[in-house]
Amino acid sequence: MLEYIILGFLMYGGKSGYELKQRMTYSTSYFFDASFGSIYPALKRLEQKGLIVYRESVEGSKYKKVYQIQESGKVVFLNWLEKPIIFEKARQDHLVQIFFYEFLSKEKAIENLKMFVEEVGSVANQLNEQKEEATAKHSIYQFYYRYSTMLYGIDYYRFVTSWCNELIHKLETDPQTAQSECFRNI
Amino acid sequence: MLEYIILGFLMYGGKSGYELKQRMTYSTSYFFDASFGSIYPALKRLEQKGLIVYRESVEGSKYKKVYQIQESGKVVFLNWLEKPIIFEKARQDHLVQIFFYEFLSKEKAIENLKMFVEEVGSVANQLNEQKEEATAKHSIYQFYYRYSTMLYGIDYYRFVTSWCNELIHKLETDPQTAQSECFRNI
DNA sequence: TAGGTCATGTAAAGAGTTACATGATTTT
DNA sequence: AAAATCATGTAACTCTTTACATGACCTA
Repeated sequence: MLEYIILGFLMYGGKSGYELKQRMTYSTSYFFDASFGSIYPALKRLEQKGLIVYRESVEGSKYKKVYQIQESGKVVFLNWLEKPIIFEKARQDHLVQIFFYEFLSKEKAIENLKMFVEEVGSVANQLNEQKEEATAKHSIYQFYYRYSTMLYGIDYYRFVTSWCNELIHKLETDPQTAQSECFRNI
Repeated sequence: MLEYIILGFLMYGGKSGYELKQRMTYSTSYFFDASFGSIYPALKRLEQKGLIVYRESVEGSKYKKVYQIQESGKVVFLNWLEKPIIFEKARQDHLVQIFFYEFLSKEKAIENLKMFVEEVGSVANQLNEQKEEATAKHSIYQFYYRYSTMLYGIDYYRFVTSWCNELIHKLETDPQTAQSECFRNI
């Protein structure tokens, strides 16, 4: 997957490993991210396969390896791109704890859920700012799909937040405890 | 993470590795799943740490290792459970391709998006059926949190579907192509 | 009797992160 | 002068899946 994303970013022009990381952090990190420890070896592999080449750029005393996509790389990338989109059940780590929350006291459950909503909110704000910026800078028609994925991210955060708030609300208003017998017996 | 989930399932009573896998497939696979290849070694580790014990059950000629959670295991589990919920940016693999769809023809893009909506729909149906079943069998108050996470799953699928449909609609009605110059030049 | 399910397990491979190592340049 | 950023890379580790190996039982 990572190799295809790198090829994708290189479709817009030559980039160094460091720049690729920046681009990912900025524009895809809410649905895909990678560390330097995986980006640099991936570039090496792509180069060994002949899908990309690099030229060493020295500006002043700044050294860089700028990678360029080759025709063969474009073919591989476009071939991957047109394949059916597979729906992988994505891990939603936050649900794992909540799934077992009947073993937690209602008060603690509400406390943790509220903290979580805060956290999601701050991550959402970052993306919202990026969206404002993107809307100001570019025509959204020019980067239609990238803009759409950004909206996906924003709406996804909104969805998680409102699901949590609804759960909190129900816990606070419902008299029933939603707490396990098992827990009370400990 | 896996070890905590196993402990969580064992909070409801003794289970074998095989049964744990079944439970996961049935009740958590839309946000967390694991293979036998990770479940069995995890059970071994938990046993070595003394958090669980097993007794060998032989019914007829059916051999089973039934694992039981220990007091120490309960402590470790409840300790983990009350920790703040961390919001990890989850990989949404399907967005990766769509992010680069400006390099695909509009027709192919629409075709793939429609296929994807179908796929999400069929996964959603499975969960919907489970929800119906669960609602009929249990009091939703008894398993409040588990019921809520199920609703999360269903609504998440609905969210993905409607986001896709909106994108398809815009592509079909908008005259602007949303296709990269770069692509047209190839 | 063949295929499906029940049941446990291991070995190899894959994909990734974290931590470290290095060194220049830029900002505070 | 110290801290942050730019820039590349490796090694160890973690977590996981896939594929294989084994064997019993059940059903069409």
